[in-house]
Amino acid sequence: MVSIREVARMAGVSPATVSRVMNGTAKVDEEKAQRVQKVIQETGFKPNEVARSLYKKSSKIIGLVVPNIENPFFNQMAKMIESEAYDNGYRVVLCNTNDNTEKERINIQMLTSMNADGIILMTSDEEIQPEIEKCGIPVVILDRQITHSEGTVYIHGDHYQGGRIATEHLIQCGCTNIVNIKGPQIFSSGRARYRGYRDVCKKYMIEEQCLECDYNFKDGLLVAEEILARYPKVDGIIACNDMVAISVYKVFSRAGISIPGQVQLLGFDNIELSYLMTPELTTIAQPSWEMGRKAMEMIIGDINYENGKREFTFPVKLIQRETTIPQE
Amino acid sequence: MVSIREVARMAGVSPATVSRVMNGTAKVDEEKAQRVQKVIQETGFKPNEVARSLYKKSSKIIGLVVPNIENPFFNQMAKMIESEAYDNGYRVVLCNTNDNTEKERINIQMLTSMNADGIILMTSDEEIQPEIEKCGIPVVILDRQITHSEGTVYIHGDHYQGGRIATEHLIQCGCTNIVNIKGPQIFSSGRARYRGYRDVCKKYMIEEQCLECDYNFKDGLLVAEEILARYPKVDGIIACNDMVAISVYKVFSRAGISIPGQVQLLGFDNIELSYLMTPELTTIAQPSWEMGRKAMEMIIGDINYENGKREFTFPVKLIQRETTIPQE
DNA sequence: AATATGTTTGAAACGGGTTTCAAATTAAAA
DNA sequence: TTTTAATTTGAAACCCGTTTCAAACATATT
Repeated sequence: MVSIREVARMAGVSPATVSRVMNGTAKVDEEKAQRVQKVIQETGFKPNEVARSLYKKSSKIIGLVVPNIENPFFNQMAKMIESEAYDNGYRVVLCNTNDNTEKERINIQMLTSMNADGIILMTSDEEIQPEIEKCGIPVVILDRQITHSEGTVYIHGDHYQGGRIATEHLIQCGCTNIVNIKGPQIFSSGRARYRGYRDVCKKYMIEEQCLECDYNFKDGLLVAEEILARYPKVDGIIACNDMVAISVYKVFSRAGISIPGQVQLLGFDNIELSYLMTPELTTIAQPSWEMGRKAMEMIIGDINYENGKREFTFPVKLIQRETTIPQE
Repeated sequence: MVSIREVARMAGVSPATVSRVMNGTAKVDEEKAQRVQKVIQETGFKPNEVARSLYKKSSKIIGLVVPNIENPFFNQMAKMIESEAYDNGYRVVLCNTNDNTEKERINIQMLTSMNADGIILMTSDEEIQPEIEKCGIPVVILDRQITHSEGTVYIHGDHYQGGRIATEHLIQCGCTNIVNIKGPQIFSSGRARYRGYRDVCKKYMIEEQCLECDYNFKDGLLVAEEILARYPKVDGIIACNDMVAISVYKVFSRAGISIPGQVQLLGFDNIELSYLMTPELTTIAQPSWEMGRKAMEMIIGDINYENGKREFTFPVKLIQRETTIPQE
């Protein structure tokens, strides 16, 4: 691999001049520039990004820390962020924490010491706060929320409205016996959606019926069995996310209960799976594309922490598909 | 952010000594080592990975280039590779090419100039060959295959056997009218599976019935409609992958055809979706975990190109679930 | 006590692209 | 033509952790 000094020697100029030709940072004599270009062509010289970033203290790398890359919600988000980053000349380093705080901490340190230009966090452990504050690079917390800290940007969907819309929709579908599968209450999303549900129940004088469930398929299976046992009269289920809704569908259809015939069902997140499955799942969608864009924008555009907004709530919307049937 | 010189100054030693304490590369006087450790503790000093990698010419970064991170097969693989890499002290830079050769080329160049220690490619464009050869870092081609080139490692499942097993299984399930949805024949996986199917057809003197389909949901929908129209007597379908199998399921169940009652169905890849859906999909699985592991192993263990094996074919296996019913 | 052997240690060079600063060259003004 | 201003250019410093190499110190041998 040729270096800039090598190129300079071959073109009969100084390394500084080569650098200037490459980056257009200063005027260079046309004839010399030509020579440099020619040598670059011939040698296939590509500047060493590591050397560059050592001096510039910018690596053109964005760290994206997710709890689980296999989870469709996260990888969908990751794809958008990656694509947005790419278009702006940034690379994305994807880090998978597997819901492990220690791994999360190490990843943040690693990203810091590799001069990442920013970090997008989709995890939520409160303990990570100090790490964020001392890392000294822009951090955006996506989808989740922890205690606010100076210089951090929060981007998330309007989960409270999501909870309301879901509940209202099921009522509008004629359900009178709605069971709400709450998401983990340690997550802001879980709490906000629950509040939405609760407030709508109050509005219609409906009694709350809740269970709590982790955001994954396996736990969804368990909770679905529990509903089957404890709420025989259920006719509407709000699952805490699409994955859990899929579990519910499986358990209920195995038990011979038709969805949406006997029980109507809806989830959150609008993951790809929700329209791949048959019947297609009604769900509440976040504008994940816009959210990903905003996250990138907050990182690569100079974030003005002083005056700028630090929290962005994006509207959610109902995607009505086949697991619910609204009445006229 | 403190530097090693700062730490050295505070501890009253030279930067070299601090480096030695951190890395254990040489004996250091116990008392001095203590002082250094203490300063590191107090300042929270973390060595700058960029500077380190500039000298060492190793960044502890592995590049993983995939055509589409949203595709479950790839993100499942990515998760394994990431986790395996992490355990070995490596980070993964995930690059999404969106099936775009130009993006693929740029990504490889980028990874080269950021001193990546290796690249795992899950794309297959023949045009990329020269890029691979000149990048000068170990490259592993996963799941796909292009014209062999010196110093590249190939890892893939035994797609030919996969094709055979799938066809034999459907026959064993009593199907007499099997339609094979071939994968794109530009991919080695598509070609090998087709050969497997063809050979089994010959063995049982069955006439071939094929259509070709891209490895995605949308194209799957189209092809499924075509089967419905062209092969009314079909009673068994080999989909080129699970995603397409899911399309087939949707189209057929919409048309009132029961699976596996009237038509038996099977896919390839054993993506998460295949057991999430109801009914659960019979599929041919590759040992993706082992394959990911092997890919990492080939990169981080010194690859001995001279003597070592350069191609690894992993056995596949049938995962019989609910869309096929074997007869006694 | 003197020489030989072994161990610690820090100054300096290194990796490679970027930028500063002053020197050299060119253009413009007097 | 000379002086002044503007432009181009390269040497050297910089970023920061690592490693080499020789000096300094400690221990062992004769």
